Amino acid sequence: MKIGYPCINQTINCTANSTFRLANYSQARLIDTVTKNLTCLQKILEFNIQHNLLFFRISSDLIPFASHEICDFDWPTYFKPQFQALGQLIKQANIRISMHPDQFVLINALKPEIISRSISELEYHATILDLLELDQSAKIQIHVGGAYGDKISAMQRFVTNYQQLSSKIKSRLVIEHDDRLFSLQDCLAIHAQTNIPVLFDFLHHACLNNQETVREAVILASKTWQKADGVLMTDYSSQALNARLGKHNSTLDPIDFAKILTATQGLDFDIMLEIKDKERSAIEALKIYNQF
DNA sequence: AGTTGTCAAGCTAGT
DNA sequence: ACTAGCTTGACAACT
Repeated sequence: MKIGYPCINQTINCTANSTFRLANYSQARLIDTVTKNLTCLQKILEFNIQHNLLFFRISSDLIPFASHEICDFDWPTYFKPQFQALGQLIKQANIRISMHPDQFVLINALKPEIISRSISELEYHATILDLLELDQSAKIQIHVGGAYGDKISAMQRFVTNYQQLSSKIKSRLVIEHDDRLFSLQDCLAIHAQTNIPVLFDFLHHACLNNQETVREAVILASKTWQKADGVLMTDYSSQALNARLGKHNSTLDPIDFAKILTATQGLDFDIMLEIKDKERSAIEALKIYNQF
């Protein structure tokens, strides 16, 4: 099991998700920002290797405005050497990589322009993983999307639109069930029609489920991952106390985490700690895991 | 130097 | 009808 955290490291003073305002866009600004981001990404990865955190989510902001029409700069060619070097580092240390485009990526949208913008954004994410020369186990996770008042149609639209995606995207795309709309079972139904792997989220499952136990759910999700996809990816957070259902905790709850480990003992998966204090909780989680 | 409104993009649920 | 929340974090204009 590999343990990791998403996008941001709070220990080292370096971020790989610097951006700027669209109004200030220029090629020089883009090159400057991306150079900084790639340098910091390397430092973060080196930190992770030192601490044996071998699962990492790369920020979608690595290349600001990459999928926006304003960007006509051939950044993949320009930064190819840097990406290759980073890819080497990742592969040598055997780090698992994921990316998570934000809520604007909806391949089941009703408006064609939202779908086409979403595809551009997915293309951008896939390009990063391709430039790193990572195999098909490096994934891009999205949710099923909106329900638009008709869940069944929304799921069907996902299936139809998914089938039209390029293999560059399809080979990396996975779906994650969410905490109020599309359950694990909904995602499994989509998997049955598309073969898309299903990423498992412990907190979402606690919020919305069909009475499977955690262990049963992890096994079901695992089966959607083929050998080339790598082992199941999971997201983990615990419920914040006295907050809205689904709200992430600000620091690791060691008791809850140990409970999850007990429930899933003997199963193989990678786990991403979606917790506010990032690498601190990931390091803590690794300690608990090593005592198991 | 510190504070704070705002940022490319969308949907849902609660008010 | 409006807006907080979603991985919210970071930019940039203003004190």
